[in-house]
Amino acid sequence: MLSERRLQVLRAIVQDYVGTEEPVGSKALTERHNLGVSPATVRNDMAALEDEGFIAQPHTSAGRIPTDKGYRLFVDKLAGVKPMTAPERRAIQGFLDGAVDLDDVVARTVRLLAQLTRQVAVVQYPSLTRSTVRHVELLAMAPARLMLVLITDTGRVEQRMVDCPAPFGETSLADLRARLNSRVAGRRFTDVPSLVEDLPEAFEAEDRGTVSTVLSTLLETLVEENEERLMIGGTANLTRFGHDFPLVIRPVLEALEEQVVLLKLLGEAQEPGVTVRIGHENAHEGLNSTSVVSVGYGSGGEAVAKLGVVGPTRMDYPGTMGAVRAVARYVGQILAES
Amino acid sequence: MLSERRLQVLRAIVQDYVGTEEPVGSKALTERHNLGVSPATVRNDMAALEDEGFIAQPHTSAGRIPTDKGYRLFVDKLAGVKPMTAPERRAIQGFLDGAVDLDDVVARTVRLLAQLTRQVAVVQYPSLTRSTVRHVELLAMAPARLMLVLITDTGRVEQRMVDCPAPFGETSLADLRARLNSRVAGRRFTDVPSLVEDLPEAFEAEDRGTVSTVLSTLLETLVEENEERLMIGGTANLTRFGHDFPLVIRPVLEALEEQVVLLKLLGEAQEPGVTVRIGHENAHEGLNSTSVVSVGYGSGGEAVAKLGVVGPTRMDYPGTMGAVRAVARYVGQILAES
DNA sequence: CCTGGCACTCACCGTGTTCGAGTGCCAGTC
DNA sequence: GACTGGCACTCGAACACGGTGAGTGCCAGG
Repeated sequence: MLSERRLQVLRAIVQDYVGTEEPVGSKALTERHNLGVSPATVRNDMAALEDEGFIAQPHTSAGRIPTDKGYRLFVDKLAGVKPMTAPERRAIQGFLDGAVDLDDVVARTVRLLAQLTRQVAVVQYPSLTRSTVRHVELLAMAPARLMLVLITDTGRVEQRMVDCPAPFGETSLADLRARLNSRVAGRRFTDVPSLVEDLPEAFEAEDRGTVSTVLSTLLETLVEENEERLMIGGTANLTRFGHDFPLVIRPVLEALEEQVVLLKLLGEAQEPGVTVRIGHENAHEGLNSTSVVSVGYGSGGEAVAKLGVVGPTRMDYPGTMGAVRAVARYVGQILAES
Repeated sequence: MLSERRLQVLRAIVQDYVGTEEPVGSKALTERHNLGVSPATVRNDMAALEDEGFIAQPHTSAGRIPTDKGYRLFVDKLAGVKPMTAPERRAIQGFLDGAVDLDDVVARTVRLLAQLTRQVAVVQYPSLTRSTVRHVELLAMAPARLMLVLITDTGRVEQRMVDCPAPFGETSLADLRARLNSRVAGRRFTDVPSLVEDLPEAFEAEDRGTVSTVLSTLLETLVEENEERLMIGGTANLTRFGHDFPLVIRPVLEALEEQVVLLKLLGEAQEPGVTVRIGHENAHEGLNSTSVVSVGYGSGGEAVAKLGVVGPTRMDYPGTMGAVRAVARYVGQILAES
């Protein structure tokens, strides 16, 4: 087990390296932090830390930098979450308060997170999985063509075109609309399939084909939209990544464009509280030199989606975690109000 | 006026520089293109071209590179638009054909353009300005709270919450919904205001406040959504920009996040045909080292939106223009079908 | 267990040198 | 007059070289 002081040394190394972006040596450490011991002692501690794999030297006769394992220990044991100051909290709230609709809430959240953390922000749209159906609307576009509009309690709207096997009368349409809504309005997505199962039976034979088509399109939409959408921002902050540019940021940009990758990434975050994935802990190869800080957010007690930031492993973890947590909290409030 | 051969020299310089990314000298030029003259002659021509401001040398004793003005001449007079090959056209069509809804069309278009040109692609959502209203839907969320859903003929859906000054009955709601649709369905956005002006008068005094509120929200939505949305992709291609990374790509990334900037950029493209803005021709400062190739697209004869790519001034103009034009054409077809 | 001292390593920086691609100019040729 | 070959010149890129200093590991002594 590592002694108390060695942990302090590790903490100091992480803090200094995050600040200066340069390998930190024993002398500089003793000068900037009053550890109460000499550089030589620190050197011994550093050697021990290196044996354990918490730090490494880029080359002989250079200072040490933390490894992924070192950051992990730092995050888990050595640092807390830095709370936002009162002015910061006010700024967050003020910035989010002006949002007019769901898109706007998400857009503002992304910008805010990116600015606050000076990193790349990723915000998932509130999930449909736990959402309920607020309303289903059916519109006749043409005799044998309908538009299906699904509205959720989080304010999200999805639409699909439906090509009917046979023309569908206006009265049948009104009938279907009414029956559909009386069954599914207010219900959870997951409950919908069993609730509409027997609906075609209530209709004349000639309309059943169309009803079935509409229903299967509806179910499809419910499933499909569980592949959630997300918004990203602050990619310009990638330029502050390091010096060895193209090689590092290329795969990151590529990963960021693959929504599937990002969704999986956010999906891995476990409840509750802020989750941090450091460097190689990220499954996706392109993100091996980045850390992902994410957290769930939601309007009520339940989290309906996640948000987070992607940045270099060399990041200010306490501050980032604090910002992410604070933003999630306020977005939750905003969603609850609307 | 420049002689025929000097123009050929300029063309050769542009082509070589685009290919090699390195300043091109007189000797290399005569070797790669059979101009029928010696390097010395080419040198004289180059000196003339430099005097006119079409090419420049990064430093003394280096080859020449084209200036913005040089590219401009190249695009205007020396090169055409390179048409897509048949297989390429088939690939484009195949890729776009699978789209299920408007979002998907736009998303696929972005990916396609980015892949084809190996640059950053920008696609504007079909504009509402020239669109017509397909349907307006009103839903009661709470006694004094409505949701307004607007559906356009391009398949776009927008929703807004409306807080009513007074509770609004179910019958009044149905009445308003019916009257509203009979007036505005199929009409152009721009015509809507005058069409609904006198609508409150048809209602009881107690409901008029709510009706007015709904109407003003509707009009607001129409206007607001003219601030169009867009989608970008292929940012990873920015890494192939040049060697002096961070400085160049930072402002580009920033500009790309400012939708307003991009919309203005696309807006500047004039009909008809492909528009090319080179380097400093772009108003936005961050894009001074990029060129923008854009074109309008639309379902019918009219262009309803624009799309384009952003890349280094050192780009393959004929190829890029060809790809942009071809994609726009096929997207137009897809939109017309749906 | 901590400390001061010491020898060692090695990236970094500035200098100097060479190399060669590319240039401008000029005199000569068709 | 236009083109060409030749020539001197410029200057960035690449490489070699040595000095500097931060940082290290190790060891003997408190």
